[in-house]
Amino acid sequence: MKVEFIENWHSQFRKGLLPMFVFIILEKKKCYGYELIQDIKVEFDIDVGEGTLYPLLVRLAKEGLLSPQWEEQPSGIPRKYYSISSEGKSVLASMKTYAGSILKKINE
Amino acid sequence: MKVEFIENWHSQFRKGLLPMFVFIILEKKKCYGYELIQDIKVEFDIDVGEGTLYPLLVRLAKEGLLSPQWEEQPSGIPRKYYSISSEGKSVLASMKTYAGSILKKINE
DNA sequence: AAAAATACTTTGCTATCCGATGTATATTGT
DNA sequence: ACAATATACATCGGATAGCAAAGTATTTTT
Repeated sequence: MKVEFIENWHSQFRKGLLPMFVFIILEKKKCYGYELIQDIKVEFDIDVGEGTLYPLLVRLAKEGLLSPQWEEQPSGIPRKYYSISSEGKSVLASMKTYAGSILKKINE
Repeated sequence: MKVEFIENWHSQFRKGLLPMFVFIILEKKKCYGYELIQDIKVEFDIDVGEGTLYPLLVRLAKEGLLSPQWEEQPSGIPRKYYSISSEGKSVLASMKTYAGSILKKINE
């Protein structure tokens, strides 16, 4: 039953949703990339590759929507924490409104 | 307020939704491309370019999800009507389920 | 007769996902 | 002790698909 098509569609759908998922999680708490990959899996049941997420975080930071900050660990590899900026918050709000209005129409 | 970013995001978001919009409309009645562009505008308030929709219809037909059929008109240019196949219907059902689950999570 | 609307197609540009590969450190198993 | 795995970040190339623009052709409107 067109499993390939559906899988590809999921990937396309993610393209639009991923930034929103990132914002939603970062609204609750700041995270580092590796952590986000796991959180997205738990919260949204979606497997995001590192080659997808890291460049996305860099893009969002470049846009001023996320604020990155390196943090040395008492033990282990340093982590690059991201928190959502005030501009990121307003973007998220507008995303939620738009996505909500569209997705509602689907269920009508 | 990052209008560019939001607009680009809208486009990315649509990428995932567009096939679903097409299926939803074709579930009610068969349509030709030019008509679909207008219906999508009315139903979902989204402007789809011809360069977006026509290749999409060809792809969906190639996947066996839509059935195309040329129809000569008593007057005017011939139209290529598309109707949703049974396989297309089951794909749409799985899309709706997935999109619905995502919408729920956004609103939590 | 010119312009606009209808109707489909193709081309080039761009964004972004994703698997693979690379770098480096820390922890766990045997 | 040492190999394997986990943690953590980054980059590259191939593939997908939206979108503006340009192309073809017919019909309707001005």
